[in-house]
Amino acid sequence: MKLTTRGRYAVTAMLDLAINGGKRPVSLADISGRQEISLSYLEQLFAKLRREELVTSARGPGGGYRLARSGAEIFVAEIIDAVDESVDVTNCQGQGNCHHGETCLTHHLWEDLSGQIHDFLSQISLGDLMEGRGRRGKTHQSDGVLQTLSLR
Amino acid sequence: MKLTTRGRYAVTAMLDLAINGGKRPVSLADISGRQEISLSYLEQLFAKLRREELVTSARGPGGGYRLARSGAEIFVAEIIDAVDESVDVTNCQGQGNCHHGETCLTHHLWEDLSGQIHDFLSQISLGDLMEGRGRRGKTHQSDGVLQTLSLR
DNA sequence: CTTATTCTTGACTAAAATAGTCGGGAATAC
DNA sequence: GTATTCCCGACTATTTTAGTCAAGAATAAG
Repeated sequence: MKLTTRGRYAVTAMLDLAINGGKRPVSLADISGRQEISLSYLEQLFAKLRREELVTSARGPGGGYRLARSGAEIFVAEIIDAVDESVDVTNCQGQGNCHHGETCLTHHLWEDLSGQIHDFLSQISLGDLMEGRGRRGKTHQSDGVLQTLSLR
Repeated sequence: MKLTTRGRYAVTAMLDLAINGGKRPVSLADISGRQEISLSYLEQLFAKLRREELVTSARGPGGGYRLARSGAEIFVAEIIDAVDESVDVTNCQGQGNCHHGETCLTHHLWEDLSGQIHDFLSQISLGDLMEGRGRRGKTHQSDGVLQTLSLR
């Protein structure tokens, strides 16, 4: 898992789709106008989102994209994974090039952190974002390191 | 806060320093050899680490770097902040260019996530990493989203 | 059937960030 | 003195990110 601005763009665009997509599909031109993201760049992102079956498309006039599932069933982590195709290879993955174990220590630190972030974002759906809630359910785990996400 | 490979390099190097630095300072050439990070790149990183007072330096033969404090008092978040100088400007920070509120929703999502990651890494010290523990103290918050970090 | 709309695809370019290089210094232990 | 090591700035290469362009295919609507 990788967190870049590309992931941000994708989530923003998907959220726009969730909000503005009712009966009719939403064209990328519309999203581009509202969110000020270049149309061609959106095309690249949506090609990936479609391959991962997060959206469906309809060509022709009045066409555009729809969420493949309801907003409540699409999670932020899925969107980011779809566009960021993280390879995330660290030097010492199974190889013997970590001389004293230090490299492996940090390798696993990042690997684990990355997993934790992934878990976290796997709990936030587009529906949650629309409703202004950060996390769904479980609002009383207040003493964990990650508390309820507040959206201001 | 930004998570890049540069931060990984810095943490790895600092951990090397924590492990191999006893009475004598550790030269960058040594770290470079052990961790396979280019010497000149290490120099750049340590210039920043020194400015942030995470390490102290000694010139001349037998010189090198030492941790400025004990490993138990240096946290991963500090190291990453020192080398990554995150600016992290999103388009809609106070500006009125978010038309329907969507942009701001995601903006705060990232801002908050970033803060949570920061908090998390603020609890992990070099000492913890040396001892193979991911988190210090508090090992029984097992049902939070971020559980005890396991280092394999 | 024609046309405008919209997705689909691939190749290409530009800008930024990351990683690494180089060369010349200054301090200092031996 | 001299070798070692930090110190510093500028420079280069590579990769990633962001954005452009052009051609084409599907299709709704007139």
